[in-house]
Amino acid sequence: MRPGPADLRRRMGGRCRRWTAPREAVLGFLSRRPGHVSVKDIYGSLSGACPGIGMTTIYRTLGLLERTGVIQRITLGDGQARYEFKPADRKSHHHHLICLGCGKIIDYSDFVQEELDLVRKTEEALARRHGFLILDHNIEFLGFCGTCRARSAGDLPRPVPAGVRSARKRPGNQKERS
Amino acid sequence: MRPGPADLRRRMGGRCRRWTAPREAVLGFLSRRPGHVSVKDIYGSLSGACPGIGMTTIYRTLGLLERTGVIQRITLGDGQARYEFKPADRKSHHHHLICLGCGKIIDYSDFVQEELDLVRKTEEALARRHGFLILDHNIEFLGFCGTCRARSAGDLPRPVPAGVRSARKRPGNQKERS
DNA sequence: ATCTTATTGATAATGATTATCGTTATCTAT
DNA sequence: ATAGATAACGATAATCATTATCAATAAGAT
Ligand SMILES: [Mn+2]
Ligand SMILES: [Mn+2]
Ligand SMILES: [Zn+2]
Ligand SMILES: [Zn+2]
Repeated sequence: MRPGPADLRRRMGGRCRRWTAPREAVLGFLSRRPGHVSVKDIYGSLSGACPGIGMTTIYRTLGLLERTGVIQRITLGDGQARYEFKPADRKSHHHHLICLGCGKIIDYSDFVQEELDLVRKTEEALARRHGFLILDHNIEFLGFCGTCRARSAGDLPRPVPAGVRSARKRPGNQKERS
Repeated sequence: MRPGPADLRRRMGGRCRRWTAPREAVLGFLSRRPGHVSVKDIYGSLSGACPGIGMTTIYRTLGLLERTGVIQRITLGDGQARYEFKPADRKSHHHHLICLGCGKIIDYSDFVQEELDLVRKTEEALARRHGFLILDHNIEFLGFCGTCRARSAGDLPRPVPAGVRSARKRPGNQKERS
């Protein structure tokens, strides 16, 4: 069962002086939409719950929630932050597969249970050795996608294919996300 | 022994069409200053090696080097990217342990057996599922170091988790983190 | 109901990164 | 060595996410 308004507010404890509609709306939205949500996602989805809410308020509220520890901010490196409601169990987490040839990024989340166990063990070992409290991780694999692999015939992009000079424009661009 | 100009250029292979002074300067600087370097660090340190170099060229070169796999980009979430040279030898391979409180980054290479298994198995699965040729990976764990953990031991209104995101708020004294 | 002031939101400002575009200089082929 | 094609450069303007201001609003206490 998902937490109701009263639960959410209670979870904020005494960390804020006034509980307002915008705060209720932002936290409520995040709590019922787990995943990696951008500020624009939130802004675009709050016309019903809190009409007229401003971007500034969303940013401020996210900061508050993050400091309180109710949500977590994740930076993918694409220039905009994502936020995620922090329940006890981790869900809807994904890693990245990045093509060095065309820059395409694939989000994959079909983990094996085995993989999750291994991550946990690593976390424990690191916590023990370095005295860290580990909260999250980022994992990305780099390589070449099928298209780029076929184009370069097993080799990495050559400067000039030794004869052809017109073709060979770099396809897609490096900031996609799927 | 650190790599000389010829080594650096060779390592770029045929992945760029022309080898220029700015590229030599940027890659050379990164190769002899291992660590986690910001764009401004590079810009400010290249007056000798390449006078008059422009920010634009630095950004473009860093993109090229990253796509080639010679350097690695690290996004702390404080609004500016950091870069790190990746030595050619396998021995110096390491992962990152990042403190969300003070921004400190720990390079660790004392992997547990589970971590090596995780990497190998995941690579196989991803190659099969998505048709990728996987060449490398970046793994980072996020959390709080011992110092920061002790500091935030209290549970009441902490005005600031003092960290990565507020680093920009103090334009006066930019403390170098490493 | 009144008062205090925490919070809001329209707006301007900041700062990192990217797009333009005319100029420069690297590389290849004479 | 020379010349030509054009990859790469760099000054500048443009984007884009995030912050700072500040007058107006409304939550919570009395
Ligand atoms: Mn993830
Ligand atoms: Mn490192
Ligand atoms: Zn590709
Ligand atoms: Zn710390």
